[in-house]
Amino acid sequence: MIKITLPDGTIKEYSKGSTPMTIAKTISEGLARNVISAKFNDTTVETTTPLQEDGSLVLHTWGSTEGKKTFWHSTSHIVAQALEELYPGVKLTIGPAVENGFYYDIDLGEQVLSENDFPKIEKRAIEIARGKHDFKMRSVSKADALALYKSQNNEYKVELIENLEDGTITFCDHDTFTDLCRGGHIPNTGIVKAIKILSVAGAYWRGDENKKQLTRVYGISFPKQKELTEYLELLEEAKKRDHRKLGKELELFTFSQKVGQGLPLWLPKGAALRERLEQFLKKAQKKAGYEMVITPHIGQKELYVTSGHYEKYGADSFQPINTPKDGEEFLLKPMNCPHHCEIYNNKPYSYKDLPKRFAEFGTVYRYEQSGELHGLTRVRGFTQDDAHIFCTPDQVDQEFKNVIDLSIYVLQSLGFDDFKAQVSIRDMDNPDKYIGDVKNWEIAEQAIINAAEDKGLDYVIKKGEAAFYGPKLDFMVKDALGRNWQLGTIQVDYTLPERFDLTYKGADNQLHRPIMIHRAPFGSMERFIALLLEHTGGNFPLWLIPEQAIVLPVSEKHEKYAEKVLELLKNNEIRSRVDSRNETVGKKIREAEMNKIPFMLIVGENEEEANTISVRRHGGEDLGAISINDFTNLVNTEIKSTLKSF
RNA sequence: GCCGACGUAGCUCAGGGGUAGAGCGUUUCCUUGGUAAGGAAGAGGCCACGAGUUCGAAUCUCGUCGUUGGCUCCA
Repeated sequence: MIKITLPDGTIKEYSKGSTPMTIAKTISEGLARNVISAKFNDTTVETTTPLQEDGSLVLHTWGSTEGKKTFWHSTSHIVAQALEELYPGVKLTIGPAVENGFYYDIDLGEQVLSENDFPKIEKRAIEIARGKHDFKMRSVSKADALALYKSQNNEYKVELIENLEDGTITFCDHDTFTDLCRGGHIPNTGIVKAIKILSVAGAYWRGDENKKQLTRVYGISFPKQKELTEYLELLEEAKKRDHRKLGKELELFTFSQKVGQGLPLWLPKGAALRERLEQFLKKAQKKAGYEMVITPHIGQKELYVTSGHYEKYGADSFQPINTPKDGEEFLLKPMNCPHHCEIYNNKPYSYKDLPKRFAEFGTVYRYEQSGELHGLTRVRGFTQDDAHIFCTPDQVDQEFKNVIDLSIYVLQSLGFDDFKAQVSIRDMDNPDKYIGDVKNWEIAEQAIINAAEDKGLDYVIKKGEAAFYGPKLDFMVKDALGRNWQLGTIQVDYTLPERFDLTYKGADNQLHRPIMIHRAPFGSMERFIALLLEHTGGNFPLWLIPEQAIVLPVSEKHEKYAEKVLELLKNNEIRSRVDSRNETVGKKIREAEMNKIPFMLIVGENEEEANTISVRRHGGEDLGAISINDFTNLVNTEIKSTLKSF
């Protein structure tokens, strides 16, 4: 007998060789029907794996993340079988589950896969699923495994197997299909009722752009057809919140081929919104002791050679600007920090002067790869809400924590409650990627982790994601389609002060190196506004939205009164205009609704007589006829309640 | 940069070897309207750009540019 500990803490005895499935049956028939994967002593096992020893068992159904992952990974086997049948001679590689679905990477040889091929792949895959084939794991010796894939000329699987220990190699079979796989499958293919191929893309083998590009087939699957339909509807809804679509509809920004790829043009409404965001942060930063500075858009190439940016990114950047005078070279600035270092160098500092906090909305230019450009989230010219804090070693902790507070204040003021923090540290296996003293890296990494802990941030540590000059703490937010983007960032840097020979005089009358903290709570104005658009669906907070109210005269007869109302609104700094077009009120309301204007102020005979306005909120709520004074108070109260000061 | 898809009026899109269509928007006129589309008429396109095939190309082929889903990259 073996003792099995269940998640609720109960320990039950089962005969040796019981499987998760048979154990599930003893708990309840319903559970047995729904269990699709299992973890034994924290290792993923099949539901049919005989358990030989005491241990803890967790059973997963579709309702759990683990269950979904197993379900999707299993579907990748089914899709791989379909691909293998439909495209003879393809070489299989890997097929993991991802956050929403799964993918399978295959080498198609000369063959090309496009969207037109999806239906036939889906059709064959679902046929296979309906065959209710059991997923069966079996152990294979390293020699046999290698022999199989060598006979198929599958160099990918051979490479994978060569990195595995003999005795740990398993294959998974279902129907006529066999695949090298470490396991974790649903009991049989029949549980998969709906399969959708979502997209096809190139993906480098092992994520290395120097290796061969494979064809990656993305898909998703569900235990019920209805769930697939709902998922696809969700995707459609998400597309409506795409910032590129909303930015166009709300006339916030545009791009022009004549200006250039990835160079956003801010339209009046977008520029006004951005200006307001900047004012909001400037106010908070003033309280937090920052001083604004202004630096030019270009700098001598030498400046970036000194900072190390040129060596690291020079070849892939906008190339140097030459001047009529020989030998002079300037770079469009890709970073503000070197300029700020020189501002620091303008005069000597005592330890009593520190920290110095220099802030600037600095526009930088980076030659991002063309395939990377994406709306406003990845552009070639953008404005950072940048600042550099120069402080003594014993001020770093406090300064870092203060910046975390400011970043959280910014995110929460704009309704981002679901951000994640990411601590990016070095990849020790790749020391060439970084500059600076190892000891300082250790201090800086630890300081960031301590600060994240101290502030109770929900954070993950990512190895190899650090900047080349130092570790960082980033605030990550998801877009409408679930893609992660870095917004705010805080970085500790011991290197640039060294390179720019920054000093301050300590209490000991000796010169010391300050430590630099790079930080940007928004990150880039462009990306931040893009994410804000997707989060709010264009319904920005009242204090930020370009147009707060629109006055809608019922007919031309009431235009004069409408103008009078508008003037009063403007006197009260409420951003508004009159829709005096020769249209019906219904039409004007419809358009104001579509333009997401928070308040529609209808004025006609009744209002003119009583000196009021009839207020309709975006969405349809009728606030009735009130005085302009009451309306102004309403707007101001609402703004005060949503916009707390730092 | 790489792989796949796409590019038709200001916007959203249909069409497709014989010289261009709808809805919305815009303009003019009629209408003077009460909480999500009042009516009529008109203007508006070198069908991204460049080559090629063809009697003829917006349509087919190739290339370029741009957009897009991924990969790689992200100071």
